[in-house]
Amino acid sequence: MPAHPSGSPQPENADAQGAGEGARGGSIAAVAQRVGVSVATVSRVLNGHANVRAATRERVLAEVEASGYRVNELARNLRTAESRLLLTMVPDFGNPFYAEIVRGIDSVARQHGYFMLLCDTGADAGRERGYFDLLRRHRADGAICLDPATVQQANRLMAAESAALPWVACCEFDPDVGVPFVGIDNYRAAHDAVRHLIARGRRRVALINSDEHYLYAQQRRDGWRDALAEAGVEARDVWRVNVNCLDYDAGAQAAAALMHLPAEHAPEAIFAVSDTLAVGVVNGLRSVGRRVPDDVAVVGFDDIALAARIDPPLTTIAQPMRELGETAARLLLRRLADPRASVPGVLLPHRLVIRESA
Amino acid sequence: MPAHPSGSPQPENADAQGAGEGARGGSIAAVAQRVGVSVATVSRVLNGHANVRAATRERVLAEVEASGYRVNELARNLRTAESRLLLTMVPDFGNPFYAEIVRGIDSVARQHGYFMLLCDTGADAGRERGYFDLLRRHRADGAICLDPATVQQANRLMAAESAALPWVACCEFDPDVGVPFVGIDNYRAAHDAVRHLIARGRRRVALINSDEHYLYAQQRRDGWRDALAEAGVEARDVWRVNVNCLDYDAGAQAAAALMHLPAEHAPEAIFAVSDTLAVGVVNGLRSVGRRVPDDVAVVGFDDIALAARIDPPLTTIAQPMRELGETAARLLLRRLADPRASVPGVLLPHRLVIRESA
DNA sequence: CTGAAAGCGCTAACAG
DNA sequence: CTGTTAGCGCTTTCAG
Repeated sequence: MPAHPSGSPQPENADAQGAGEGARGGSIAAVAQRVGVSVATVSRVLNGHANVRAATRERVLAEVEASGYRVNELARNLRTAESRLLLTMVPDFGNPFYAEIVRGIDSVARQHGYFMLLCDTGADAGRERGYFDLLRRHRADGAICLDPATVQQANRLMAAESAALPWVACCEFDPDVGVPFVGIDNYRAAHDAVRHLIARGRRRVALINSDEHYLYAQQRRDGWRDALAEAGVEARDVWRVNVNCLDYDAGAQAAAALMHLPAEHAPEAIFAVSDTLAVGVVNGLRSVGRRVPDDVAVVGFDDIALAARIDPPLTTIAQPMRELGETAARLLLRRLADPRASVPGVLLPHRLVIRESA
Repeated sequence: MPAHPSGSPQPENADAQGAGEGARGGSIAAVAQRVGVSVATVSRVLNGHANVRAATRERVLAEVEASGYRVNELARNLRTAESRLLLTMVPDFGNPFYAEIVRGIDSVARQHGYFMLLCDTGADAGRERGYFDLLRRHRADGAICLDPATVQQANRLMAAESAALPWVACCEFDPDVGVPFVGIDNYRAAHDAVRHLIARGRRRVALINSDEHYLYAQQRRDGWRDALAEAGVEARDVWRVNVNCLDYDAGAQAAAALMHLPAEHAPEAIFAVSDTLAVGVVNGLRSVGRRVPDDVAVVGFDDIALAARIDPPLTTIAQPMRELGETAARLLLRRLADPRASVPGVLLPHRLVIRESA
């Protein structure tokens, strides 16, 4: 890891572009000249290579310190052919679930000398291919994709090439396409949630799911369906509502809609595939006069910070968000370190957190 | 703006590093050779320069398309001496307030061909100087700082140099140091909040403020104090509590503490300087048996999405978060476009949003 | 309208 | 231990 000179506050004497000679400004050559050594030596000192005499090293360091010289990473990057940037694609970083994952990514990236390029794919959808082009154009060394839509696009549009690009899928993934991934066992998680509801005596369990175009949504639906079936309950279509957006309002609306079913079919419980949704569900239920959990039990998904703080505190499936991000970053880094190492897919454990809403 | 070839899915024939000749792989030279023109011509086509014969342009474009060539931005960046990256420093991007501002930044940055380097300063505090070094090392062309601690450090440590670096302050700022900024009038905003409480008949108004080391916190405190004074109420010290962290728990704790005051001094209202805090306050109040707003009125700050959705819906001071971010990015971009243009400080309007908590 | 050539600032062989 | 040198791949004068 390169030395990190802490510099003093003198302003650099650099002007606009350093268009002049090549000797004066802030270049490594200028430093070398002033110290009376070669650029190679300065470079070696800067990069912490061992083969420099202590005295020489000191002189270089002193000049660097005095002049406030900073390496130009643009040049270094071209030379070493790496940007030291990791691209993170997220559908919506206002969502606390993704925010926490992104934190995990950022933290391991930084530890390894990488910075994070953040792209909110929701900001301009349909640019899926464009994001991966950032890799091809060397703007980033690798990518982590948290956006299910983009993951699917990538798998579809680039079947052959996709697995060759240095990226990993996080949360949404297809084990069959050869792209490294990290996520949870969505089927089991949903199964666990519904089984808990059943254990609590609820049988008519509704599912508020996201777009079942996504694999994770399909898996959660299947978990829900099968858990119900194992209790001898048929998973009715009217109990299943799909939303395009996982926010509070969508949850409130969906809950209200569900409550319009004739009394004998009305759900006794609702399983929402995201906590933000579930919070909306709880509110929506309250606004149509239903009590939680007395009238309708609610289970969420993710275990964001807010989940424990709403009234009533939300029972939910916890995902290890931070670890999801950290693992994704580590997988990617491993792949960058050795492009032909086979990087595995990893499933992290989820956990049913029982609070008061169910 | 460079042309954006939409490419076809053929995998590139590139191998590891392109370590070979210089003619074959994915370089602009390779494309030039295959088409039978010079690299200059290819470059001109790629960058949309007008002075290329249509027929030549077509041939180049066809080859680019066929070969899946992508420009190497590492090289481009060195040559043009710009990274086309904007650094955003945020204390905590899990906080929905910052998340929304960051969205604003991202959106205008993208529109202008820049990407965003995101640094969560909370992740490793004390590195303030290091962040600005990213500018000196040409890792980013400019920076936007949303972190009050970092803004102050920068103003202090780099008094002379600071104003020379291409950065802008957002939300926390000191008009006197010559760094462009965007924010709101915190004094007036706090004043408005407290005046509203007074108009509602509350006189003992508590303030839950963040660290008054920050300018914005000082301004809000002054607004609170003066609004109280104008109503003939002395702003008592026991009504003022400072927290280090603006999250739910801090709010709940502070509220509980405030409710331990002897009945004749107990606040009839609480003004919390952030909605996340205010949500905690409402919960904390409820948990010690106080009703909102009947026993204690609550006003928050920011107007994050959650504010309207809690029970009771939160009265708050709305900040134009999105615009704050967009404006910050625009100011920065203007400064980059013309380094010696004098970029102004701008104050955006806030707004009192009256809901049910006060 | 097109080509040749000069670097951007740095790292990494390769020679001493 | 240190210096010389050759590019990384691109943009951009400067000449035709």
